[in-house]
Amino acid sequence: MPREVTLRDVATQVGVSPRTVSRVVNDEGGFSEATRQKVLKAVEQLGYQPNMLARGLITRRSGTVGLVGGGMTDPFFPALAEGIQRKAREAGRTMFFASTDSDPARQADVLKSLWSHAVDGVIVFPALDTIDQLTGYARRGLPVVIVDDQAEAPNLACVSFDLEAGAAMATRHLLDTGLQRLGMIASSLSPPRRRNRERGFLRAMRESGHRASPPEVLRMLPTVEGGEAGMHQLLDRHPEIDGIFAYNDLVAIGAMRAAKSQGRRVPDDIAVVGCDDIDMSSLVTPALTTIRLDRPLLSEEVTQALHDLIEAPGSPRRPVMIPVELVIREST
Amino acid sequence: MPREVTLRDVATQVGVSPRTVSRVVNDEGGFSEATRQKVLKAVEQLGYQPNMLARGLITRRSGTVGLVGGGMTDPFFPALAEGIQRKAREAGRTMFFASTDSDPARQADVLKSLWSHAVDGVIVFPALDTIDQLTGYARRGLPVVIVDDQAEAPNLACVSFDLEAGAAMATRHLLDTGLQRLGMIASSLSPPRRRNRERGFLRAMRESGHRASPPEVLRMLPTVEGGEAGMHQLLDRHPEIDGIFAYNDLVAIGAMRAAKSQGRRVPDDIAVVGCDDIDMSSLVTPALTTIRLDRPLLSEEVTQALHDLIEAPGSPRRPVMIPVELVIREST
DNA sequence: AACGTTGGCGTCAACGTTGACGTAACCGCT
DNA sequence: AGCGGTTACGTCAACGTTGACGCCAACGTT
Repeated sequence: MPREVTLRDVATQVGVSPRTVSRVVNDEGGFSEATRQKVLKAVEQLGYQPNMLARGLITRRSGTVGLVGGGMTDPFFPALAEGIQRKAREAGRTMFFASTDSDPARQADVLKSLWSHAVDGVIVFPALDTIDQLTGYARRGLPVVIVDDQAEAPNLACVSFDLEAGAAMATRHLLDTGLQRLGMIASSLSPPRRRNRERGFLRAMRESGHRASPPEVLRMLPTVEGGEAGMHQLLDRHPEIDGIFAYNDLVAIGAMRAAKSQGRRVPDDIAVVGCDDIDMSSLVTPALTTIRLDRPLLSEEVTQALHDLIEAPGSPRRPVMIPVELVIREST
Repeated sequence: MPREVTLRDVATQVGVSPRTVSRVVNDEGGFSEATRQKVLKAVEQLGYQPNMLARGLITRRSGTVGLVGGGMTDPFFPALAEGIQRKAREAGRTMFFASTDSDPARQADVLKSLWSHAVDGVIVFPALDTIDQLTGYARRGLPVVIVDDQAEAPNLACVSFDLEAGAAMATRHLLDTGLQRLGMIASSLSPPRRRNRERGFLRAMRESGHRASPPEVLRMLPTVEGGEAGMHQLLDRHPEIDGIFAYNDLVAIGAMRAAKSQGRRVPDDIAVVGCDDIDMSSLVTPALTTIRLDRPLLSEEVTQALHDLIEAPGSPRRPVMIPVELVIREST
């Protein structure tokens, strides 16, 4: 098995010191054009690749970032992961990926492991109530970008979608079509602080002068199955419900299935609005009305924020809030 | 910013040498129970985490593996990525993720970068014709597991789904329902050697005694849009076609959309079979008949193969072929 | 009592790279 | 000629860890 090619190999081949090769490779300056040529030729010829472990050990920059999320089962996340990975690579960083299954303990493990690997920073879709965990790492010097939650700490930035506004928009849209009795299927994985979809929904209901019995909010797992179960429960308890705002598109799709299985037509008997605008949403029948989240923009903002934190540690970053948009299709 | 806690810090706190702390942390033996207790206590107290860069530099094991795939746009891949990541973590390894956009040049970049980061091995869903690239790395000493392609080299293993058999099964199923004129929408991203779905389709057609004009095989991008375009083309050229085998479920879903938009009912006027059994497939209407791929099993086999290659470099690994299964739903 | 063996630990060097610093050669200037 | 500055290198140590080896005390054996 051929040993790895090192600076020394290149150096002896060219007839200079390793330090000089290092200078050329990193383009530090302090070498003549002639040696530059020779070194680069030898680098090419021997197939030299810098060893990031050694480099990272001394520069304290490993050239890696971690992406920590709940999992890949919701198609919303992979699409984001891809965008973030692309941006990271453009910035010369390689991405670790780790999923937590939305379990705080696993998230702790994952962060420990990433810290061990000396990542330059992490992007986290936090599991349940783990803000303290994350601010802890940030205080220990790890740049952390939190998606869809708020916190203050050095080395920490937050980027969120404005889902409270989005939820309010969706709710107003439902009310505008003349519906009277709305319900919401929310997520059991969101801690109170992060229930901005619920807040938006309830706010819009209040503002619309809704004064019947308080609107029904159910919390289920944010999956198709959760949506199905939620819809069944909702229809059992309140058969008069004529509109649903779902936590995300998976839940909405599940809800539509449940409605159909009970013989209720969407949108004639009951309207459904989702959230996320995953690819599937335009393909199901009826096509789902939903809140579109600008994923490329989030990728951009998140990597930018992380980059800034890495380059200027501790500098304050104001939280970023990304506006969202309602896409009206056939389910309302 | 607090400096990282090192072996030395633990050592001085306990009053032993760093080497002893290292022995305890790695459970090498050669220490008394008393020191073990003291060391572990100090480790806990100081929050010591081994520095994988330093460790990897000397042991030549970084504790990382790379996952290289085309991208996250096909939901088939994320589901796999998650499984593989989970298995890798269970084996104590952290996963780098990198997507190639099915572009050989990008794949080359990505591999270079992973090599630089001293990954212990890589799992690759190869882009187009990149087997030589991959065997090159394998020969240089990098354990490589290739998914869905075949090659022979030291440090290289292959794991595939038996899609030729799957495609034949699907085709026979279509023929068994009495259909006469079948077409296939294949992928333009598969090099000839990897066109096993096409081979299975054509073989089943031949074996069935099909003797009309040769069945139509179109190659499109393996996306919903590709499937739509493919179906339109196929119906334009051969309006008599009554059954389609699609490269994957996305293509199949696109094909169904196109059929509907032309006023053809699925499955009454035209039947469609997909491949992969992504989550979406059971949710669209009509629910898609498709070839189910056992993703957990693939994750298992792939990580196992990589693990073996890492532990016993150069040892020969026979290629693994995973059987597949036809799931009959409503689209046929 | 002399001897080998073992357990428990320390010492030293090395992994591949870069930061800090040194130095010789050469330039232009007085 | 002497001086200061610059250019193009080289030297050395360090990052945090582990492999190789060495040492000493305690123990059992002859």
